[in-house]
Amino acid sequence: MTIQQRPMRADAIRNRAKILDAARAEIAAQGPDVGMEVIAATAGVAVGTLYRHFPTKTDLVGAVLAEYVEQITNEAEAALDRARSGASPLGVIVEFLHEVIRISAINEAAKSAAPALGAAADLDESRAASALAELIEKGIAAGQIRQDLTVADIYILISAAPLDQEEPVRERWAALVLPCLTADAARIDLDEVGQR
Amino acid sequence: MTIQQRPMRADAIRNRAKILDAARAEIAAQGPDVGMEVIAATAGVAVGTLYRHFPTKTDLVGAVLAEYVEQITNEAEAALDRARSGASPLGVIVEFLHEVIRISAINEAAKSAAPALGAAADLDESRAASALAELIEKGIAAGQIRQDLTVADIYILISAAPLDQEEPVRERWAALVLPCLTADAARIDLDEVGQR
Amino acid sequence: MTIQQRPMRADAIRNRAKILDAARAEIAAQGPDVGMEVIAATAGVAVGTLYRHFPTKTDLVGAVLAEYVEQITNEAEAALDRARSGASPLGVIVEFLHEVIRISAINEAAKSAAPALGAAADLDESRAASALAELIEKGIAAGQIRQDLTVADIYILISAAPLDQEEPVRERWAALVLPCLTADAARIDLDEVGQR
Amino acid sequence: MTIQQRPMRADAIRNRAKILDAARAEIAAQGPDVGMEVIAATAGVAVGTLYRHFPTKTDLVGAVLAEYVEQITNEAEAALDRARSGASPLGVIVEFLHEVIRISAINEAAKSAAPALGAAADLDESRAASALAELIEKGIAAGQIRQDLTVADIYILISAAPLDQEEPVRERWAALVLPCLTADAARIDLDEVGQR
DNA sequence: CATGAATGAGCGTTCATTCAT
DNA sequence: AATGAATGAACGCTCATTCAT
Repeated sequence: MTIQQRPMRADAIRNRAKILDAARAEIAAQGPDVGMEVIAATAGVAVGTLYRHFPTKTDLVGAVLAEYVEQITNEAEAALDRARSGASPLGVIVEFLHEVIRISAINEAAKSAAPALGAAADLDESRAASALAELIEKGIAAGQIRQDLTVADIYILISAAPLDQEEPVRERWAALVLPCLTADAARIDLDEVGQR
Repeated sequence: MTIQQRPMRADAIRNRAKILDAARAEIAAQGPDVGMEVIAATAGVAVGTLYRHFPTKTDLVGAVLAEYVEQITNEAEAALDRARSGASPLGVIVEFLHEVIRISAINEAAKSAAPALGAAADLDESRAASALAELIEKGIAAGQIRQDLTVADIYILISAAPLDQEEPVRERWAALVLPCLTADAARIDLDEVGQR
Repeated sequence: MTIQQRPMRADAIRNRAKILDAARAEIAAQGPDVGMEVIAATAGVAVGTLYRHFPTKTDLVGAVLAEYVEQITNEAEAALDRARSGASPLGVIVEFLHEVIRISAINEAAKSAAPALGAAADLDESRAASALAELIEKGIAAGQIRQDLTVADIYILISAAPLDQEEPVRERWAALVLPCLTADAARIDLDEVGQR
Repeated sequence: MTIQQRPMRADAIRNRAKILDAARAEIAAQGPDVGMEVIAATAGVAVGTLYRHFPTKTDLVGAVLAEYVEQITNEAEAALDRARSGASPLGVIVEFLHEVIRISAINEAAKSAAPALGAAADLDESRAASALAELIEKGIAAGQIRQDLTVADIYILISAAPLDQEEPVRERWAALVLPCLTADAARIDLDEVGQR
């Protein structure tokens, strides 16, 4: 991902990083409609430089998203490593989801911009998916995680987290929703409870 | 919100309705960046007329959102009525949330447009809030709903529903998340489960 | 060509004309790469107005060209009328070509811009073509015009006139080239002359 | 024009040639608006190198034009040589013009780009002019060429050739126009023919 | 009042040219 | 020298909003 055909010049690498930082920050701050000039100015470069690195706005947003996907993937793999080292699968998954929410909040704007621009943040088929699959398997084996839970479910929950909200709201959301992942939660029957 | 200072002329009322319909439809279909001219054309009026009714785009989106809030409110009050008539509070709340997800999906585009435009869909302080408060109270009294559940929690869940996803995804989300509202869910302790 | 679905507003008609005038003048003066803003400024309107009348630069150049084609067509038909009224076909054709050169010089820049922009100035199939065909026929019948002359030949000569040159140059060109249309010219054999 | 103050380094000469080749090819293929980067890429050098040899685009186009002028000049002098060796002056001039049309067609794009860029392809005062002058003189002396023909006339015809057209069109143009150079053509009086 | 033409700031993008490496 | 990254003015075009008809 960071490997180039020919090694980039040091200043070009620096500029690329500055641009990505600026894009992430400005898109998060002002929404996906920030002008390219604004991003360039924030990065301290001229528009032309921005366009040399990212030929279209879609490419730029895509790159921000790719970084985000990369982070999630890293978190997933780190979580799997911890589980393999003996940590509780459920605990690890919960930690992972907390971390994902934290990371995602920052990228919220980029994520919402993506569809409109045709850029896609596909986690599927990725390393993240296989790490999560193994994590879930371990959790089910340990009797902690509900047996019907899938990687897709995790994605549903992530994509539905209230990322645009303040931290306390996100915490409360996690407190309400995360127990749903457990084997215990699977035993709750809404209809039956409704009769009581 | 729909009350005017002076009674509007019949055709003006009709135009306002046509414009709102067009706005809802076009924003849902094409996203929040549809041009005002497109909305006007769909409504069968000229831009000038559109601007007479809604001085800025923000106002128009705000009105679409207000309609949506109105719908939610109606659903909440209808739900409360059913509960007052003896229906299970939990069942009624679950039905309400399903209905809200259905309605919200349609308005998803408008909702996502709102922040960028400075329009807000505030449910707080509304009739919806008091209806929901009473519903939750009844559910807690019946031992069905977790005791710490608040109206704010309901708003958190609604605002975090995966509205931009296909129906089956929304169903799965509901199946995972709604049990979290129950008193049984409140008894799940993630840390404790993690030790097992 | 100037007929609209609904009658345009008086000021819109005036603006359209001002824009076409400005476009013709600026393209002629500065070449086809004049900015749209420059043309708009010359016309005394804002760019938006220009774009309301001509959605793309291609359309604008196309319209300038269409005017030009219209003028040529009118000249051709006027020439035919004179010939039908008894004027010498050759004389009429020569006058027509002189007039065309005069008109074309003004539109030279637009013509050269056209291909690059994908706009086409097609004279073929037009009223001009049939008028010219009849003119040539009359000239041949009168023994004035070379028997193998076609409408295509006229177009070749027109498209090859040194329009970007000063008036005296264009006059000299006409003096050199126009005799070639005559029956007498057809009798000149370059090879035979070369032997003398 | 190709002479340098100090002898260029061998690779510099090679680069200059590669750049000119690329410029000629790209301008012919894509029109005069090809980017400098494209030309540089085609030449296999970086833009910086291109700019070392040709400080502005105008200079580059001017150089392409100069090459073209050089070719024409060579043709003119070769033609004169043939006439001096006893070939028919008219035949030689006709051949020369055919050759010029062939060469010019290739450089058409460069030529049309020139005015917009302020580069000029001046044939006047050149060796070509004196060669042509002598050729015309010989032709007049032989009674083949019209007595009032000047070098300027040749330039007018060249500059008015339909170079942007397909080969058959150019052939037909030559067939129509070249006889005009003859002494016989000078005897055609349009007015008189018009009376017949 | 409705209409729709006019406005003009702003956008994404390009490209001749400069300059650090 | 050669390289290619950086510059930034300019371009074609859009669209929320205003205003003459």
